[in-house]
Amino acid sequence: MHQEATGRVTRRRVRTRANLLQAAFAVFAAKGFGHVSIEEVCEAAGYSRGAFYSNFSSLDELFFALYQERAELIAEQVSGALALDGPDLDVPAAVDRVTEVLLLDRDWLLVKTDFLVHAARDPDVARSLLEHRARLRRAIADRLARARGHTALPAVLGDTDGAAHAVVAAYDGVTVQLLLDRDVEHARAWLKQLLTALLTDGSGTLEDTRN
Amino acid sequence: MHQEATGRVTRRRVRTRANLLQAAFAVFAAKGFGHVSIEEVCEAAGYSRGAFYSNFSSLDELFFALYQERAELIAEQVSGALALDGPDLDVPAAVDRVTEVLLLDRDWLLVKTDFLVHAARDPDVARSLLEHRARLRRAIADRLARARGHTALPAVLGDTDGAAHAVVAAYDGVTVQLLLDRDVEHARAWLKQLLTALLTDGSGTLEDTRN
DNA sequence: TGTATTCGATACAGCGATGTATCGAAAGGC
DNA sequence: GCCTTTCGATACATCGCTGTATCGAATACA
Repeated sequence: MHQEATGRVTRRRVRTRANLLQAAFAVFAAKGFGHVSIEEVCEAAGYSRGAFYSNFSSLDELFFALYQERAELIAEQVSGALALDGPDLDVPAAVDRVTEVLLLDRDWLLVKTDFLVHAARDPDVARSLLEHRARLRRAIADRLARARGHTALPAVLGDTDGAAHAVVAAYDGVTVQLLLDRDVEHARAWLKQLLTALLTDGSGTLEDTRN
Repeated sequence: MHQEATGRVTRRRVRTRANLLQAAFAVFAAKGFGHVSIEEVCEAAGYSRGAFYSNFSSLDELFFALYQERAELIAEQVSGALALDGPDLDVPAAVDRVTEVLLLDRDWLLVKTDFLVHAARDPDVARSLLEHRARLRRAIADRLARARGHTALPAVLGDTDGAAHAVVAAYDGVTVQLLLDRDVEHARAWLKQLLTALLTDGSGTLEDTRN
């Protein structure tokens, strides 16, 4: 029975938990949440079901914890990539770096999309996911605000917040394409192009990167 | 055992099949493919499992058939909306109509996303889905080509084909947001704004439609 | 209307996953 | 190093779902 009130936590407990989460990530990526049993996760991690129930009370709970953990990681990487250049610099360079981070790992996109599907049917989970997306947008909006004056944003999207919304939408859109055609390099190029189209004022032509 | 060689097909057979598909749509939308058993579908449709196995050989097969059917329907509606005005007319009006059709039914978006997740792990299914998307893009590209000269496209996206890609990406992006916040009207407005930003040359300001 | 055929309901065998209860073995405090 | 506490392996009971085989009823066709 998954302990609730935090009486003393052992080292091996945190190790076990981490191992279960890591194994779960691999299994979820491979088969998709919804086609994965508790037993499969345990087997992949090299534990028995006893270990699982000692750390989680359901697959859903594990999935949620897993998503939180990884999403936090990505968010930090993105923030890092955004903050990388000085107090203010050109948008295109930031776009390049962020694009690199966001489309790094197909497995993460798979799990992330599974989580989206999950959240779409559970308002509580959805709320949590929306908050995470809001944090990401804020980081982007702040970054865009810093760059204002250096590169002018097209007025059609409204303020920097609108532009951040558009960036996330573009990311989601390209993710879908990548999940289907599995061409990471192409997806990156296409995302860059899309972001450039959205964030710059229609000047400067780009090479064609489509199929 | 699901009959393969087409020996005489009865009327009630097609009725049964249609009922199963319709019930499956509702059940999939509510619980998500992956959390649905064959029995649940049968119960929802008012049939026994015998009927199911007489018409399909697996849940996957039913899901595929279901997606094909509905996707075809949507594709026709979109084509219709695109073709509606004369030989050539303004893009914004077409954007309005298409937006209306694409974000009509949350249930469909749910099932569609489930299918995406499914396709992302099965290359054969993915191929089929990519083809469907390609057909849709072609319809959009054709429409944009017809409007050329009336409304100039921004050069950043390349030709009309590139613009069509962008339209689909925007659609996918907005879909994600809609799945989470369940605000259809807002999603429609936001999609319109996004498409306008992508397809027009940065002139004309729009009202703010974000949260 | 009679008859051959198709369709779908029912019954059955069996598997795999779930959750719990129990107990031996690590881990940490002293 | 001892003793208490926590952790995780094992065993068990159970349930739901799957797929098949069989048979009566509905349907097509003459």
